[in-house]
Amino acid sequence: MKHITIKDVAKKLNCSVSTISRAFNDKYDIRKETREHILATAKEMGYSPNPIAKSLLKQCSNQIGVVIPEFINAFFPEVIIGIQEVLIKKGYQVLIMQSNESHITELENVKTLENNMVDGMIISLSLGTKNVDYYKYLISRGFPLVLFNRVSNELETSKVLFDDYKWAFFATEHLIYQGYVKIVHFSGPSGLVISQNRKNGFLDALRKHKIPFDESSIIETGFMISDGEREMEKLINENNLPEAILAVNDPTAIGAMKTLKKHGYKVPYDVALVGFTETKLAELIDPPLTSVAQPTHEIGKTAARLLLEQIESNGIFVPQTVILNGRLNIRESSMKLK
Amino acid sequence: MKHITIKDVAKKLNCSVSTISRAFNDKYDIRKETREHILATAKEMGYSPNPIAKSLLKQCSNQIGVVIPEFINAFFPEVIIGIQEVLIKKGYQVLIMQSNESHITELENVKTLENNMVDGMIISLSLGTKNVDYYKYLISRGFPLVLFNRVSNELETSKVLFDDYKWAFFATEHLIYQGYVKIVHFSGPSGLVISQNRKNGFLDALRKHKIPFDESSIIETGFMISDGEREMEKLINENNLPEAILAVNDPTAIGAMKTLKKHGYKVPYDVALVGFTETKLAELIDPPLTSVAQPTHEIGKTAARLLLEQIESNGIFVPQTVILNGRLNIRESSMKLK
DNA sequence: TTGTACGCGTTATCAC
DNA sequence: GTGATAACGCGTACAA
Repeated sequence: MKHITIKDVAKKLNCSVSTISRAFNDKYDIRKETREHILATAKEMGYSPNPIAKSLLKQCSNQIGVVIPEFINAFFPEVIIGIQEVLIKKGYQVLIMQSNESHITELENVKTLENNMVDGMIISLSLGTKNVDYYKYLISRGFPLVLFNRVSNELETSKVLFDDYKWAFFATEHLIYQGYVKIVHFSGPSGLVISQNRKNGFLDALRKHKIPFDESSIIETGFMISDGEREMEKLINENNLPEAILAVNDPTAIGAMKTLKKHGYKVPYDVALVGFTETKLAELIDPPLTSVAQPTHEIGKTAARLLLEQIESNGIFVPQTVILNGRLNIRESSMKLK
Repeated sequence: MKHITIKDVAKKLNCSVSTISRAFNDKYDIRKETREHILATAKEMGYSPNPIAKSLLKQCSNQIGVVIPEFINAFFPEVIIGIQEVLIKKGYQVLIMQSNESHITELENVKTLENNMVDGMIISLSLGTKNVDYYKYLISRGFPLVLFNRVSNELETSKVLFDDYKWAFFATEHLIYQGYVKIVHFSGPSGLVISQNRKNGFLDALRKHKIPFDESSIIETGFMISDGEREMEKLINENNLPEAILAVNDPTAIGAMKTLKKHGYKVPYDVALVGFTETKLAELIDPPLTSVAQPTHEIGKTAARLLLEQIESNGIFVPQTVILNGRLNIRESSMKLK
């Protein structure tokens, strides 16, 4: 399992390593025939320059690291497709690591990537991440970093965001316009900015339309189907069904729907549902789920572009925050049907 | 953006780099106090040994590369969770790359990972991969390699498989036992072993039960929802509806279901459906989809274990093929209801 | 046009 | 117990 190195090629061709190097880098003067001969022999021998050594020398790697919390839900994979689309064209390789919603794993991933000398990172913070000191440190050293979706207000770096407040507001208004009054929000983990924004959008919509609410109108939950199931189960047991629910994302909405169905309740007749961060599931389930669609692909592409700008800027760089637009796809689950 | 190196620490502490190295590697004689002092200062300075340099020297990296064709469908992400579970415990980092079903991207990914000196790779071949010469080359050099799901019979390396033939056979028998006779198979791309195995399972079940079939019983399609939609649309236009369809995977089954619904047909009354490689979707859609469930998590864990065995074997290693078991989850979409 | 020699950050081997 | 140095594979300034 020995790597073929530049030396092997040099030895075989009876020339110096620098000549080989020059042939590959095509920058300095070198006789055309020599070059072609070298390239041919090298190819035949299965040689290609070792990027590890190159990274060590150049202190950069043409690699970009991506760290995401999970990829069970379709959101992150779709963002990554967008990221890759932009970066691969520019000659970068994309290394993906997942933190599994753990702060510790996330930090290890970041350090691994840093040690691999990636030229920059695109990150979405894990649920467990409260402490962002290491990111502050990276930013202070000028390390190119772009955050998306799960960001921290403490970090001054480029960000790609979705206007969670606005779309939660619209989604809630949609329920209000349908005539629902007793509306509950399944909110995400309170530590996350996206959860807070969606919650505030929800509350402000209620306020605007003078819909009464109290602390029981907000039920904090997670991001998974099981979280929606659990909370719905509780509501059913307490015999305290709302008329409508705005869920923090599709999986929790779907969990709620499953549980409602299991107990014989009909969506939207007994309880109307709206999801968020639409996935393919939304239009496939029965009834089809009203949901806020995020431009996942575009989020990825934008994040990649912001990162490239920073990498190419050589230090004189002002972080930008890009807020992307979405849409509310209205389907049967939230309609007022009798 | 300058990395703090061992030299910086040595300079600060007025000692040699070897002493610092020793303090970190804790292998050679070194005074306890010296060691602790060094470690403390290093931490304070934010120094940690550069794994790139270490990789260059040791010719290995404690990193494992994973290359998958896509992660839009939930199958691959779930496998990766299993892979990580095993490898992280053993101190390996997992680098994930996706080929986007392209042979060229896949090959680039593999070479990138190889150049990063990963200690081994776990790969599922892309749709586009017909030529496996590079893998043959890697294997011939003793590079640790494990394939799963999308494998090639030409490659002599460890593999983790699912008994596609058997479960396609069972799934088809299930349809036959329900009383369906005119059964069609939406098969996967014919270049893939899994497609062939599922197709053969399907055909042999028909043969066993003396169900007539001809070339129109097999319709070659892709792996995406859109593929199922397209083929179903054709069947409807040709006014040539089968009684039941065994789809090569859930997305194609779901695509077929969508199209049937759109045209006002009822599943399973007009056409019964069975999927394969069950995803969460299966039980969420309406009607719930009968599907063959694969042990995704276990596939990942097994692949990781086989890879570790090979890495730790130091060359004297016989490739193993592990075939994992699944189950047929019978739901409404395939029942004979009147 | 080509070769020599150094440095990137480590660790291992040898002296001391 | 500690320091000097070669080596890993490469790119490049400088010498030839």
